[in-house]
Formats: sequence, structure tokens, C-alpha cells
Amino acid sequence: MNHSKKYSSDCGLNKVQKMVGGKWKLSLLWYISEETRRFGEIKRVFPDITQSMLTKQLRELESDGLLHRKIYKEVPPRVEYSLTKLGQRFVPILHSMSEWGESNLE
Amino acid sequence: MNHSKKYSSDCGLNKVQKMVGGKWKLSLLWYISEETRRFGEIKRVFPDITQSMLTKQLRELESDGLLHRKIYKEVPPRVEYSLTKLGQRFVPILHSMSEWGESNLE
DNA sequence: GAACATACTATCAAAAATAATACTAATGTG
DNA sequence: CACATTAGTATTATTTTTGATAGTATGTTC
Repeated sequence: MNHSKKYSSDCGLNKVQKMVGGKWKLSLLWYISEETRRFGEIKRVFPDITQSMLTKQLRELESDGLLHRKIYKEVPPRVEYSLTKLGQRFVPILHSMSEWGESNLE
Repeated sequence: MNHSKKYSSDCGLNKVQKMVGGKWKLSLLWYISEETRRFGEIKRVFPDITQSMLTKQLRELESDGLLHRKIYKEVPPRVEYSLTKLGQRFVPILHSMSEWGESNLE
């Protein structure tokens, strides 16, 4: 890795930032990491996020490979979100961030 | 911590997100964690960040307690940025994010 | 056959983040 | 006195992110 690339937008750090930088993404990952969650469940736990925004962020997390989205062919619809392997490998980082936040900030 | 607060904007995770969520902040922290850096040095290493944005982000990191800003009473001016204790405690998280990014993303 | 439930989608508006550009202050040097 | 140097500020765009609101599809239940 040359010097000009070390701090560029290609570096691991910036990729991570782009993937989980959204306003709600860390919390969503955390919540889904606890167990598989249905869309409506998530919506109820995060009442401040609008439905369209929730859909958008979940889909982005999915296309970034962090979440798996399982659609049941039922009516009314049923969609479950869970962490992928990649997402699971991110969970320890979530935990250290949370802990750092809780224990260091007022 | 009650359930309504667990995923609220008060939780550690969201505080962290607000503090380091800026487009350049993770990289800036990383660069400054390596050693104390002068403003102009940072500017040269991150040519894509405008000067006003750089100032803004560094000041935010300072007021969030992650960076220390040392002003030398000289002309031309000399300002050095370094990590605070709090910032230093964040460095391991930076490393794990970087590693996760490097090793898991194409 | 009307209402219900769920997970959406589509538009448009508002707010927040970032960028572009130009300007400033102060002093040592030639 | 003009000029270079450094770390800024100020102002105005532009872009990106987020929010508000309304509408859709469809099998099941009443």
C-alpha cells in the first residue's frame, strides 16, 4: 500500500465508513445481531425512522453483504432480516464501539 | 437501561456514530494517531478535503474530546494535533475496523 | 365484496454535509 | 515595501442524506 493510497477512499477504514455510516445502521445491525427480526418488528423498535428510510437502509446493508433478507411467500408479506457471516464478524466491533461510547462519554 | 432507550439516540453506539461519522474523521484520527501532526501536514496528505472542511472536522474532533490542539505563538502560525486519552482509547477500534475492512471487502 | 395486515414503492420537501472560492492576519526576509 | 508562509474565516453553492406523505399488492377474514 503506497502512501497516497493509505488514507484514500480505497482504504479499509473508508470502506467501513461508507458501509455503516448511515444514521441508523449501527443500531440496526446491533438490533438484528441479537436475533433474526421481521421488518415490522424493527419498525416498532425504531419509531423515529420512517418506513421508507428503514427500507432503504436495510437494503443498503443487504447489498453491502452485511444483512440477509429472507422473503416468505405469504400474505400478508413476511420478511426477515439476519446477519450474514460478514455481518457477524462486525459484531465485536459494534460491541467495542458501544462500550467505548458508554464508558467514556459523560 | 430500558427498552425504549436501548436503541435511542442516547445509546453509546449512536453517540459514537455522531462523533466519528463524518466523511473524513476516521482517517484523520488514524493519521494523527500515528504521531502528532501539523495542520499543513494533514492538508497535504488529504488533498481531497478542502481546507475549510478540514478545519471544521478537526475542530469537531477537538470539541468532542478526541483531539488535542496545541497552538504555538509563532508567525507563521503553527498548530499541532494529537490524540487525547479518549482518542487513544478509540485507536484499537480504528484498527479493528480497518482490519475488518481490508480483509473482508474484495 | 369490504376491510385488514404487512412490507413495501414513489414523490417531493427539508435538512445536513460537503465543496469551491476567495479572503485574512502577522511577521520575517530580501 | 512587497512577498511568502501558515492556519485559519467567511460566504455561497452543490450534493447527499433524511423526512413526510401517500399509494400499492394480495391473500385472508368477516
